Amino acid sequence: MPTEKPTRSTRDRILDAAHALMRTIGLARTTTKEIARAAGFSEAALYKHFSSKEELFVQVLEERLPPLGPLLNELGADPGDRSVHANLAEIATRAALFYESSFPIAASLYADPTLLRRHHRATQALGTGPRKPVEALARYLRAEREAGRIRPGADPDAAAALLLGACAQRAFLYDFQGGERPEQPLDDFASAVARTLLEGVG
Amino acid sequence: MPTEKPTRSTRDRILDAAHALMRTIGLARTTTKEIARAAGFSEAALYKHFSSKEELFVQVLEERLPPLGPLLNELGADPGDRSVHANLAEIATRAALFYESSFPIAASLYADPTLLRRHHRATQALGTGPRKPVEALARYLRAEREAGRIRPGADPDAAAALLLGACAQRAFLYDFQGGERPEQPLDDFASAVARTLLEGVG
DNA sequence: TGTACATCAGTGAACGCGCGTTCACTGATGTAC
DNA sequence: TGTACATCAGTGAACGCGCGTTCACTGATGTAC
Repeated sequence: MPTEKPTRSTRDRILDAAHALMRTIGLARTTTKEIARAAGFSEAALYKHFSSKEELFVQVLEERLPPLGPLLNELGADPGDRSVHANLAEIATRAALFYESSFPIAASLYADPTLLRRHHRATQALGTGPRKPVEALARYLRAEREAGRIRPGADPDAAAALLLGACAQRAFLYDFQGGERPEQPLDDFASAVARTLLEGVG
Repeated sequence: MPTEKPTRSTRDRILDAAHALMRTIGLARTTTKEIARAAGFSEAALYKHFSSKEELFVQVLEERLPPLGPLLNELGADPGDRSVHANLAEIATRAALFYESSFPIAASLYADPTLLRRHHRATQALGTGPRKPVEALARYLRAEREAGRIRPGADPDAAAALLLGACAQRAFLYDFQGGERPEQPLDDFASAVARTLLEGVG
């Protein structure tokens, strides 16, 4: 019988603690001392698993930020039998939740361009990155267009930029005002932007 | 004759230096020593004009971030005689440029929630903030709807969220990839999203 | 089973450094008479 | 105009603190025979 792993590894606990702190007190105040305290280890323990604090941060970004790719790839591959509006509203809902959970950390990288660039390179190497959701949604829309469920003249890239941009901006504004809930419920928001994107305003 | 001011004041030069550093090396690496060096004064001089480094940052945010309100308020007040598409494309262009110039700094605030909250309160007191552009654009769209230039059933709030969200996300993605120019020229982007928003994809 | 040794995750305490901040000061400018 | 003093922007040098990091170590676990 192979060795069981009944408890999370030290490494995992350190990553979890760092991730939680980055979300709550922010990148700037997430010190090695705080991470160690939250994880229940000594500061020295961090250096058994990561060569530096920056390396630890990079690993948090790589291993703890939620993956959106899979979700949207599904939709891109299979238009399904629901209405386009229902599909778009669901995409908007999921995207908004995704951005809400990853935005504060992603945004905080702009405080340290060195770290931002390292993360950018790492995501590139992994074939992911913030552009992927937009590309996946554009792919889905192209499939719908070929299936004749949206206008032949529709621009999938512009539409994808609009829909996901609205979701990302919602997350930005939501976090900006210190976590006060937005007045508009998420489902209403998702349905409204999906409908407006479909029908147009003109 | 009142005293001339042939050169920028020390205070202004400090704010300019801090602003430039925040844009280039990032909030995290913008230290009092670097600000003083860039401004051409001693570190002690900073404390003649600002009570602390955090206070200095808050003032940079209040006095150096570009104002978008005026621009959009104009459009909100006067629909003008150009086509709705031309108006929306111009708004998108200006908004994209605005976000490009302010996004890196705004985003970096997420690294320090204390600073973010202070800035949020300050903008609220000033009656500005990142929500204003969206509100102004929604107002403009309402005016166009009353003028009969867009559909009676159109949703101005959703449309505003879509258009400005796309512009903000473009800035985010642009900066994320370390300043590599986006493949799509700004004018093309602005025209495409304006058109898609007007015509819809359905 | 017992003994001797190797390995290795994790620690307590210390390290040097760079940070934000303060202090006593200088020297230029203004003001009173 | 000259002298004495006040004001005030800006400085050089130092301060203490908290940071990231390292070090010699401990004690538990595994392995050889």
